Amino acid sequence: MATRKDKQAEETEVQAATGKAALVGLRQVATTANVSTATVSRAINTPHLVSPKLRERINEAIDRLGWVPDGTARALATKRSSTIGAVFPTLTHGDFARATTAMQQELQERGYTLLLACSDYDVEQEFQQIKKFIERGVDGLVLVGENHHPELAKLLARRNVPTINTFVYSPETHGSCIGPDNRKLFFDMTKYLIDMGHQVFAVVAQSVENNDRAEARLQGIQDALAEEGIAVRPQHFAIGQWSISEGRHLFHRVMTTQPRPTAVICGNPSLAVGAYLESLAMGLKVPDDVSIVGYDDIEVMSHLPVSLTTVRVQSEQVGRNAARYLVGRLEGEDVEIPFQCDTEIVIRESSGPPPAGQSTD
Amino acid sequence: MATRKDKQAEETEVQAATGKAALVGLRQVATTANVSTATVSRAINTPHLVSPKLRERINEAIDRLGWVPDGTARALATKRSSTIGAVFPTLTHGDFARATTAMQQELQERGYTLLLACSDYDVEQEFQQIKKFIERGVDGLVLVGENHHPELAKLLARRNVPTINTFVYSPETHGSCIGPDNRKLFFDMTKYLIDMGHQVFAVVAQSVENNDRAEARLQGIQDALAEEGIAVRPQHFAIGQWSISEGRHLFHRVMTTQPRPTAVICGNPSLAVGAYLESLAMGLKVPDDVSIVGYDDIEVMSHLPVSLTTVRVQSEQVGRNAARYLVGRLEGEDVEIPFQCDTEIVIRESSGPPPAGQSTD
DNA sequence: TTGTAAGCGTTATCAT
DNA sequence: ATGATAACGCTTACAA
Repeated sequence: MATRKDKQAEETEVQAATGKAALVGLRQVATTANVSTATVSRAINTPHLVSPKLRERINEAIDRLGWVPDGTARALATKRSSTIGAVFPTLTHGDFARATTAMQQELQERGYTLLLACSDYDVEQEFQQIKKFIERGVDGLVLVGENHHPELAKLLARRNVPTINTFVYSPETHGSCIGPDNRKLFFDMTKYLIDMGHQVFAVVAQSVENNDRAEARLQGIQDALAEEGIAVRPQHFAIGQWSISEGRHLFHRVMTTQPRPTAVICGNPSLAVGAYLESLAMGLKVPDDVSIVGYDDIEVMSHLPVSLTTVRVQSEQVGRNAARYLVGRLEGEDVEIPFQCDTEIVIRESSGPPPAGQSTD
Repeated sequence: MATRKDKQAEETEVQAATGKAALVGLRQVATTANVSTATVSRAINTPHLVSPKLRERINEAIDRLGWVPDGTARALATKRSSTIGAVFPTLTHGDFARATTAMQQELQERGYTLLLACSDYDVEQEFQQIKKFIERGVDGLVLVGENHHPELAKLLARRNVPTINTFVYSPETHGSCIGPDNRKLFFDMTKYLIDMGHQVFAVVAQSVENNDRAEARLQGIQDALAEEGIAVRPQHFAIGQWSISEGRHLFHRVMTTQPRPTAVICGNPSLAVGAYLESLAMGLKVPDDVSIVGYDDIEVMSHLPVSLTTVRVQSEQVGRNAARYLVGRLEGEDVEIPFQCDTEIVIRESSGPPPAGQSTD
């Protein structure tokens, strides 16, 4: 007791001397409540180990002093930061934004905080951001896709940071992933179009550079077509940016070639909307002249004059379960993984049989 | 020197005993490079204070051991976390997503990391999230709007956390804000419609609950109208959610009242797109039968069959400058504040003079 | 149930 | 230019 009082007196003197109001810390709370620092720590971390009497006194002191515990000190002492880092390619695409929101919410409910960075589809940048996150002491990592920096695996292993790859599902190649089976999704979509009689397909998609999801989707299309002995002709294969204007541009391009495609498969929602809007501008009838299908069900798709057939991916589910998995692992629960998220091909008005006379070749 | 070697030996023994490979720390690097911990610290933080010779040796050791500095320890020692917290209402609205992306990028360039949370337009939740961030030791805070928890100011003052309110500009009431002048924006937009002869206005907007930006925009409309002695009739005032389907719904409602509005002002891009799409469904001609204007220039607006007049806000600028301001303050530079971001009324095809015979009353 | 005191991995103040 | 060492604010054996 004497020691504690002396310490406090000393501190007060120092404050007076420096004129600098030392921020209240756990120590101040302890002195005020007349207990040891250990007891205060217990009172907030394991309350059941502290007598109600003291707990009361301590809480009073905390309120009075307005103490906010120092997370960095706690992290240093416990070697746990209760922090999860996520590196996404961008936030301006609806699926990632939705996943991030859901993830953050789930993390928060479990007492974790989200660190966020955007790699802009750049592996090198992603690696730097991950390194930074590890420096910051994140307890886990959420990434997108499976193509990362060659050094990454080593780094993660050395620091033993649990990681989950999102928006992919390929259990045969990797362990912890969660998302749709991109290849299968587009395989099925293509199959659906084939079954309606389409033979001449065009693909309007974004660059697959550093984007294994987009690549897998392309593969799905090709695989389905290959089963029928068809292939996308070079002039029907249009790769560009992620934007509506690009969608218009590329759609226009593929639709002014010979033979004219009867089905246009778009790799993302902006391209699909762009394609449809261009069809309007070109005076084409959808789906009578041409079928258009997309990826990711953004709201506008179902409200256009001709609603768009597309693939719906439960991005919220991806984000939420990524968080759940990581936190679960950290807390010692065992969570099922890999996890394939719900997907659905939403058939709307923009897809139908090919124009008569072109359904066979 | 003897001391150092002893310590290392001791540690090695412990490792062998526990079988637990202690993670390499600055101390290991020091021993390996045969220098003191202080020198290692200097070598990475203030390299110019260390002789090239030692610097070299130290870097070698770092590489060999694959040392990653511990940010939490550093934060504890320096009382700076190089971390900024941002609490946004949501990420699924384009403007916030864009701002977040730009902010994160700017922070990263300055060596800071972003903590992110979404309050879902809930003041209480926002407050809890901010508290959490302060516990985590953020050096600064980015918030949206000016309406926060009553306790917030006190908390921020006590912990002395620099904060900036974004997406608002009202220097007369508060200090650090950055964004558009929401009231003026809609004042001007309304003025523009008035000048074309419109007299019967409808408003389709989202709820203003916990959203001072939306409220200010509404105020702008009313102020402009008041100057002409007009007011929005109750049946022309439609408040709802943020979605395209809601926009359709509300547009339909206001357009089936008497007198029929000649101009519909929408409070956000989804509502505007919904309104336009519903006008198509209703067989209304835009802008001949009715003018539609919106807020925030999302890409689809310029590509619809009738392109939409709207307000463009440089959200990236908001995010980027919020980061700049905070970091600047922390680094002792002085940054101009408040900052009004660039805005522009983008006049497209969806707005024009009112139908003949209705331009005067 | 409560207290004592030794860390946690850095930085920063002194000396040298 | 470099080294010894005391913080930083908390947690957690170990004691009592």
